[in-house]
Amino acid sequence: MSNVPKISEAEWEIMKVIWKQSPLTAEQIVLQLPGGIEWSDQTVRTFINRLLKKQAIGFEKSGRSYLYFPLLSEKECIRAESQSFLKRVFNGAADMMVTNFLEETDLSQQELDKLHKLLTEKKERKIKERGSDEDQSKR
Amino acid sequence: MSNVPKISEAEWEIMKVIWKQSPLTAEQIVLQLPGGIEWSDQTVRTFINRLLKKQAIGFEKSGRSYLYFPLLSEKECIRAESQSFLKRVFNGAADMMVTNFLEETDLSQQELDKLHKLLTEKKERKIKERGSDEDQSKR
DNA sequence: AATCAACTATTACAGGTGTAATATTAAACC
DNA sequence: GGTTTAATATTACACCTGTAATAGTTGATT
Repeated sequence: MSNVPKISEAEWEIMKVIWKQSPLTAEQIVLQLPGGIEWSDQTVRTFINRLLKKQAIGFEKSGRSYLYFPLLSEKECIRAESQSFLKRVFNGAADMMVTNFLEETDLSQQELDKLHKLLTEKKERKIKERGSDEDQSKR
Repeated sequence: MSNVPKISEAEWEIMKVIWKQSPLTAEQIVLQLPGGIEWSDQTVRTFINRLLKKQAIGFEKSGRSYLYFPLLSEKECIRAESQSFLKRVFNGAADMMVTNFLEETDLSQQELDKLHKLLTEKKERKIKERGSDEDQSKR
């Protein structure tokens, strides 16, 4: 399923811009890059080309320039990257990962609240599932 | 603070072995690698050398061979790698990261429970903090 | 002391990355 | 239609990675 190519750190920045809004010209992409990033136009175009080669994005001609748009969804890229990270660092144990993040990160009360609520929900859904869905073979 | 060098995917596997137990000879490291990995001895030794060059590990002579041990702790490497991942994929928003993981991963009831408990604790500690530590300038 | 065996160190090589400069193409203007 | 101009495409280059092969060293053996 979904064979997502490896997206490098710099390429991720481009993808994030394109996901937020598309299609965009190369120039617009340069302009939309977050403040801290200081790449020359040519550098950005190199990354765009590499993303084209990887088929992470596509384009359509529009007059003199191209309009670029994503071919991979943000969701599937996040998924792939997360899996890779999880495997590399935590041997795939998602709960350890989450535990570690909760311990290491100083989240605000609002954030903690939101997560707490989410977990309560998850837990309840899980119990319901367990109750009504006797059939384990679906997993 | 803690300037952790970039540890590649393959190098992480070596580090994980060394963290679990050290010091180890190169041969022992090869033997301790998890089942799925099929690297030649020389390949492993290359990774070991690169980790030495990066000063992620050190060694002491022991007869004919070296005994390797970590110079970087697992904690700080996990920290660095997590920060990098968080920044690349979630623009640094730890709560979004956790939310995403909770939604995407099918955790067991035990795991959900443990996390729920941890969050409850965190929340309470936070409230206490807020109560006793009026001084915001420390942040 | 010479040799062997086992380690470590050096070298190799192709593909990915960060960071552009230069070349080419094609639209736009005169 | 030729020239300018602005975009894209190609090329560059050093360092990182995965994956080893080969060379060099040194403790052990005879």
